[in-house]
Amino acid sequence: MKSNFPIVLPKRIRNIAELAELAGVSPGTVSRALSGAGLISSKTRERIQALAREHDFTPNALARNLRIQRTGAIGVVIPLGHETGQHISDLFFMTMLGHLADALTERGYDLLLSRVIPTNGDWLDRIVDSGRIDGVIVIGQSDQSDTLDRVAMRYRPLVVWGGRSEGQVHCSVGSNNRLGGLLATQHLIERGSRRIAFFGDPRAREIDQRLDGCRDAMARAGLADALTVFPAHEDAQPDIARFLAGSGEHPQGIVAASDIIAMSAIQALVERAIPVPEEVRVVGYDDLPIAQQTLPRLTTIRQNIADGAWHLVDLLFRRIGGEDTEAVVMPPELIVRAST
Amino acid sequence: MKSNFPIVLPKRIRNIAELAELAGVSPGTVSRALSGAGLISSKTRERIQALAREHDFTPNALARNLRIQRTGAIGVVIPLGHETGQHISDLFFMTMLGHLADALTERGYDLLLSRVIPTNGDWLDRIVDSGRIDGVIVIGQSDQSDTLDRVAMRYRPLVVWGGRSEGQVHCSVGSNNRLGGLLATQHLIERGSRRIAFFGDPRAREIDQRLDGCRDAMARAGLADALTVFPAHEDAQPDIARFLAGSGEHPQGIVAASDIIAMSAIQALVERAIPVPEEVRVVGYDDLPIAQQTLPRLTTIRQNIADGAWHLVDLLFRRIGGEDTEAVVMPPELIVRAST
DNA sequence: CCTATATTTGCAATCGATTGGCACCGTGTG
DNA sequence: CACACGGTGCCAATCGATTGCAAATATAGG
Repeated sequence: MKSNFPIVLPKRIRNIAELAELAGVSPGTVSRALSGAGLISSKTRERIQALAREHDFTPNALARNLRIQRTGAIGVVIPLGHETGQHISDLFFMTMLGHLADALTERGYDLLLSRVIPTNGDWLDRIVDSGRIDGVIVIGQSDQSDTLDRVAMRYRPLVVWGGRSEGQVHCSVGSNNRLGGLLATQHLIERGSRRIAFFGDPRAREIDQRLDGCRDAMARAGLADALTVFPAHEDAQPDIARFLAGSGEHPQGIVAASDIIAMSAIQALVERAIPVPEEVRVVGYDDLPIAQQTLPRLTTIRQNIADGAWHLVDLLFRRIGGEDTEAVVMPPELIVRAST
Repeated sequence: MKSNFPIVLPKRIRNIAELAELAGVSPGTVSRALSGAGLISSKTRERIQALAREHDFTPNALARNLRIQRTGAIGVVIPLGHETGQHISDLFFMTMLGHLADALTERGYDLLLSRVIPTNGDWLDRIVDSGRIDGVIVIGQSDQSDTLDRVAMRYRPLVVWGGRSEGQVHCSVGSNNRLGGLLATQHLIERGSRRIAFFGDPRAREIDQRLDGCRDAMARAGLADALTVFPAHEDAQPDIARFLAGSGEHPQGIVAASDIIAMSAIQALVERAIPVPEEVRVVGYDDLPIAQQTLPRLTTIRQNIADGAWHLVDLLFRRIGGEDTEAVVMPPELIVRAST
């Protein structure tokens, strides 16, 4: 047992006023001492800073933000779109989220995450008007381009990961999905595939653009009639298997709208004893880290996620600063591995 | 060109006082009308709510929180631990994050995400003392158990995903890692493997516990000497390949500390023309969604991530409510698929 | 019609930090 | 000794919403 005379703990300092009393100065002085800037002698500043450290006191961020009219937080929103039930699929979004977290942390901002299922049209308004954030990054347009455009007209610090289309109001960052679809398809054609299937749900704008590129490539090669579209989802692996079992003559090449869909397709094929890439060539999209861990390693269209995140954050802060910004369209890149 | 007499837009309402003026009542009344509860006639309440809707006015959350002394946000922290450079790997954490986002949203709380590289010991203190959050969930103990324990002693609303060990101060939720390691290893032994390798970095406590279980199983089967440990990381696929190339006689079974590591191992084996599961059996850990998309489909130890997230949130709110809570240890489950 | 009670609403203090303007201090100069 | 001046530090208003208490109004009862 220790002494009965308890050690007098430094009483926990709850606010700037208490620290001021302790230091024998006024709250205003403490504020100036802690926030660094200006009008105060370095002697008092250091004394007060030492005191603050000793009592490990941090000024209340809420109060500061209220006064300052700046929250120091950025909202990151993942709209779940049409696929209400399952939300396992968004591996790409999650990877993006990681990079965004890093980029924002680096700038001293917090990241407020929301996943929303856009049922009524005001999901984004609610977030934007919550007063908790200084700006918003939306990952993925899903089928919500109209909402995004509407809010973008009145709320400037908003940027969106996704495709750009003509007449678009909101500022987007994304890769050239048409070109990506084109590259993937051309690659398959070069390798000798003629009957080609596109696996992906074109209700999402980005996917639709990839499909456009795919169609374009087929048309250029005079194969317009040899394209099938199957609206595969990321977690609908059984559907994919069923589709491949159903179609009498299986396709010779598959353009998947994501690496995950590509994995499902390869699996369904190999389990039916159809070898990849010998009989069917498969190309994915995204180049997630796992694309290198599959068997066979996945040929895919790389979207540079780290660069994308950097651009999103950069544009957002430019907009917060009042600048007007143009959409960024990044070039996708064909990464050839073993699945084609 | 439209009329030169501009439509008089409803002037944007910035705060409760302006709305009060518009409605001809006092700010206090507006506050009561909007916050729902109590002392106000339903007539005025509805009138004011309609007015608020019309001007789409949302009361400032910051001010509310300052007054209320409650932020309505929960911090979720992912400590990146020893692996400073790469932070792509944490697919498990990301999946957990998704479930947490859902669970917190459901309770009307926001999620403030931080990824931190714990260099000095005060990373968690800074988050806890920021005054921006009502509680903290840490995903993964990494090698930071001491810090977690220290902070847990003074800050109650803190829960951690990870393993429990004796003498632990912080409240944790996790699966029984020892048992998981044991199940995986016993399964391999039953299938006939004798030389077994454990792939995973035991510096993280949870991994170490899995290794313990693995050792236990080997000892029970009288195979204590037949175990090799290789500190594989999730993104160190080349290392894994090199290890498998290096060891003269390859192992007959591999216990991987995560599904991703298992995928890398399978890939390295198959590319060296060693068939899985015929020559080497591989069992993963986590049962991430992609464990079903691999070739062969992955036998693995399932951690029920959704349940885990639910427990984390549940315990956190019980602690916020002042309750004292015990750690939760969930039973892992062996899922047998095609890789063994 | 007047009092007693119940219901609504207004007033003003409060949460905690920031900041412009003013008072005060010590020093150097005429 | 008086005055000006640059540098410190204090005072009080402010950000926007909440809430206990008191005042005002409506309703009921005698």
